[in-house]
Amino acid sequence: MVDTNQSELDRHTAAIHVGVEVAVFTIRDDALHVLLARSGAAWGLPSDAVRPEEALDDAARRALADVAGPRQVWLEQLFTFGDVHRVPDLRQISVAHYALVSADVVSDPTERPARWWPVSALPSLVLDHYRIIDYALSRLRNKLAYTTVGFQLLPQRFTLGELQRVYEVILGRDLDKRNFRRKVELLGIVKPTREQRITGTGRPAQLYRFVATEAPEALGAPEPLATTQPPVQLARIGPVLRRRGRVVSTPALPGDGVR
Amino acid sequence: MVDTNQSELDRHTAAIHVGVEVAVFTIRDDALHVLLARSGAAWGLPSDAVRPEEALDDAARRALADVAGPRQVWLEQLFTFGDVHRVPDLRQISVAHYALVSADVVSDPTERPARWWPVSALPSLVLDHYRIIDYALSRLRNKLAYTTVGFQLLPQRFTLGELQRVYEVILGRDLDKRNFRRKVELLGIVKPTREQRITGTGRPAQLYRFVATEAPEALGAPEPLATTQPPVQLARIGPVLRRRGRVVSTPALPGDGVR
DNA sequence: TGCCTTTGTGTGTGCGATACACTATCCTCG
DNA sequence: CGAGGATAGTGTATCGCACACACAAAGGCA
Repeated sequence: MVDTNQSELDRHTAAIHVGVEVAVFTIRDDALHVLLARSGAAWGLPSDAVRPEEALDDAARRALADVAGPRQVWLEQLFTFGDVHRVPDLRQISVAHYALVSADVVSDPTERPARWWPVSALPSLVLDHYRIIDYALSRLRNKLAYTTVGFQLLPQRFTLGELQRVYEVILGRDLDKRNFRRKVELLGIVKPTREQRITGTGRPAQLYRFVATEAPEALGAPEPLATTQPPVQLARIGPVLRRRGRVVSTPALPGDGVR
Repeated sequence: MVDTNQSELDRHTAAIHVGVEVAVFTIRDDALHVLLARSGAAWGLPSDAVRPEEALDDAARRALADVAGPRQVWLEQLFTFGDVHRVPDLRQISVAHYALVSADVVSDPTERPARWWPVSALPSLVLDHYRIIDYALSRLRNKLAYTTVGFQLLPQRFTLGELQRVYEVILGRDLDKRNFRRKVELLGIVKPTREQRITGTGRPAQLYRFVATEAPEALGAPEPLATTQPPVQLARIGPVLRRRGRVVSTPALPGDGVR
């Protein structure tokens, strides 16, 4: 495939390295956590170079192989950074992603020195990784309102209380139980199973499973180009139910303020 | 380009070409138009290779140099395509953008055989360019609701009628005049100038100019990573005013349906 | 001066988001 | 085995915003 324009193309692009970075989220102990890998003195998002015969999202999934299988994460492209001087002394382009994993399928990171950090208390991060996490969080919070991405953070069967906690943890505020349940009910996106119970204390809770609903009309935002399709799109859960509740999260940054 | 003795990074990335593609929109004759360049038998979005010492959005602006200066377009990154087989026989990564230009600053395309096409009647397009346009349009329609991007398609001074027409043309439906004006008024995003008039017929219209408002609370969606910052973000114009009106646009595709 | 064209203006209705408190059911421990 | 603690589960009233809708005002032109 030697094409006559080859040399010209090479001259323009051969020196550009392409990589991926991924902000993976999961929920642990009622708090949103993100996976970070040690990178010198600081910490950084899982990242990797894109291989010649590999799609971008495959590269992103590969960067997460440490904690979850490729089919166990929900992945979406965020933004591509192409600033000339982002990485000193190297012309690099980096495609940032974010991902969601249910806590019940993650394995503890083994290969590299990596660990889960609560987004409300992050360590020092390399490059602009704080900004990426921040951006991923806004995106996630927004999507929570008009899609069903939230279910990606739950196991197959879950209680409405757990579902509500997902929303609260991500949005950083308490939601009203009755309003939340009514809304979920009305959307018809969950279906009760026969099973009950779970926790050792208190009244047993009904277990539900997620059920894909046909988009109730041209609601919500189109999403033709997600790297992976969310199992369902277009079911509006938000504009959400407010309440004075505690003001939590919104990642507090360690060093100084980006943004 | 088989070079076995490269460093690891090079081996992984040296063969990947990086380019940009841009869907530029403007409004002509009360219809939304997109710029297309001839590409063989079909048409395609303006595109170009990214140069070694050039940021992505600079490359995108360069691809538009034909019709507008770099400072005259509002530009935002859309999505990065990294499919292995998107372009036959070439491993290429392409960063798609969309852009808005006010009709009063565009010059007619000269360099290449290119022209403006109404999005409601596009010709045959190469690759997945139809899909990119479609995606750009959804993004634009969404952003119209919670930002003030719409003003990018208008000159410095404009009438409320013109502003409304921008919204109608993009959303593809008629809006109610009174509701629209009340909303705009209430948002405080325009300010009347002393001037009036414009058209030769009918009652003269007040001329307004756009005025940046402080974000009225944590409304709307955060947008920390736009390639270019929109002059203002965070002023909600939509959830918009419906009306039975004609069902226009939503780009009708010539060949067969993508999506 | 009359007609055409475009600008500009106010009110009523309905739905959805929000606020809010008590009963039911299980477990555990004395 | 009864009491207390913990969590699950349930219904109503208010309010603001989106939407529908029609006529007067001001200029140009024949």
